[in-house]
Amino acid sequence: MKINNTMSGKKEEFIPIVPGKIKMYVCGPTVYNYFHIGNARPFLFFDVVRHYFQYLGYQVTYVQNITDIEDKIIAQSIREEIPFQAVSEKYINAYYEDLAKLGIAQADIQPKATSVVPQMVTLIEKLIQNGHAYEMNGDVYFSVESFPGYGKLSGKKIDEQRAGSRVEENKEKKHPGDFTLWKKSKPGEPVWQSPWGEGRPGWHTECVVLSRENLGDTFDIHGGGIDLVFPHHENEIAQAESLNGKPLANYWMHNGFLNIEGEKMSKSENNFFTAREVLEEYSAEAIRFFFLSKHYRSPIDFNRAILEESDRAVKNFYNTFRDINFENFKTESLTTGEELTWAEAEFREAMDDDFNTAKALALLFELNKKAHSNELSFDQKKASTLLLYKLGSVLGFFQDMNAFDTKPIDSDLDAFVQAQIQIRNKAKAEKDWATADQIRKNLIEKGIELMDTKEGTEWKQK
RNA sequence: GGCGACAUCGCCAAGUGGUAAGGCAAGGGUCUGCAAAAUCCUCAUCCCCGGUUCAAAUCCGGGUGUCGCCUCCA
Repeated sequence: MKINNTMSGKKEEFIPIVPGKIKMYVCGPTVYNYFHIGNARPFLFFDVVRHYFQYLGYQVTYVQNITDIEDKIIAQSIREEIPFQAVSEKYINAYYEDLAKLGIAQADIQPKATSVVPQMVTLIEKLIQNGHAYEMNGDVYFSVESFPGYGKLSGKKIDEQRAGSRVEENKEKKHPGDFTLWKKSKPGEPVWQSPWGEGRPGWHTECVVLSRENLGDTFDIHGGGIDLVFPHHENEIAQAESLNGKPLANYWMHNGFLNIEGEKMSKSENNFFTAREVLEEYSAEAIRFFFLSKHYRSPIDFNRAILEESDRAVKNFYNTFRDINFENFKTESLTTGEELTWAEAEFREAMDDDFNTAKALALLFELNKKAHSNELSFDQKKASTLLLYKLGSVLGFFQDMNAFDTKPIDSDLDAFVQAQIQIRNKAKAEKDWATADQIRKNLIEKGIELMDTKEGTEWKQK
């Protein structure tokens, strides 16, 4: 198993700290709004990472924080004129809802930042004692010059940056790169008590506390979006290593950004979509396919055409399940036999190579082809289908086998359509093609499509 | 100014030295009253120029282009 480690910039052989067990931490949402489709990428990808490790037999502990105190949440609470807790609560619930709709399992531990404020205060106190942090008028800053390793993750050297060019110069700071650990509160803001007066913790400290509390001083994998490399993860490392000199995590994984129509997604461009908006138009499986069809570290472009392509691609699998009547043997145990072990081996080979999901998907399509081939026996096709289902499930597909089903939901509508089908079948029997086609046409105008199969006429709503 | 990524068929995309996976779209055949689905077949020499090598999309150098980070950001 090889993983591209941002720390070294290379693919490294993955060796867990404790054999058979994996501890991973991924930066979670700041709950001031519904999360957008770009946020969904790490959520979805690291969920696949977790499931793949579990498939390999590892026991995984997955921690993801929830940032429930932060400038944007406060701004939102002022805007909506409600307490900040009400804002965070609302969007935490929305977060869980959207994850579920996307077919993403929750992390094993999902602590809130506000649950560990005293621990953050303690950590900051230690950093002050160690000479790594200093207090100025109620604010506390981390001194980047006190930590020689600062910049080792991102490859940045603090003195080569354009100090103060894009950031407002803060005269309180000893060095322009010093970052806030504790922020003095302004009137009307939520406050916590501290040795430096009333205030609130900075963002970079919560992940240090939450990861170490739940996973120990050093854990296996720390993940997040590539934009977090600097400064967030760099700052986490600075704090953690300044405490005890131990690495915070052994492997740092970062996913590439999602662009919209080639442009960076941003509010000022007004070109971002929330995950729930996208889910109104496209299936969770199509979204999953879209993300997994490209390597996680590459930037990915989001647009309608691609989502529609993804949707059509995923439908192939469901057509296979439908045509072979997968429901009838879904629960049978998989006995791939020798002829299919290569497929699973190649699947693993792809995934073992820094999670090459695009290549893994190609294997799924090869199995799909076999599952549908007219040149193979039913048993051979059945074995391919079972393996397709198994490996697809590792990638998070096929959670809802009815996702592309034709089963009607509305019984009144079904009764109506069934009646139409009856009339049409009668016309067909009498070779009255004009009437039969007219009925098909009428129904299509209502968004209903008829399909004649050997078992009779089925219908689905578009 | 510093750091980094990327450029492969109409579109998406894998491929880090041995002669271009896969998906979507398209074209043709089969099946079907029609349609849908399915099935079979067809469909690229890898941005440009040099170099290394028996051999390069893959390595090196130089261009060109696109993008990201350096500020809250997945």
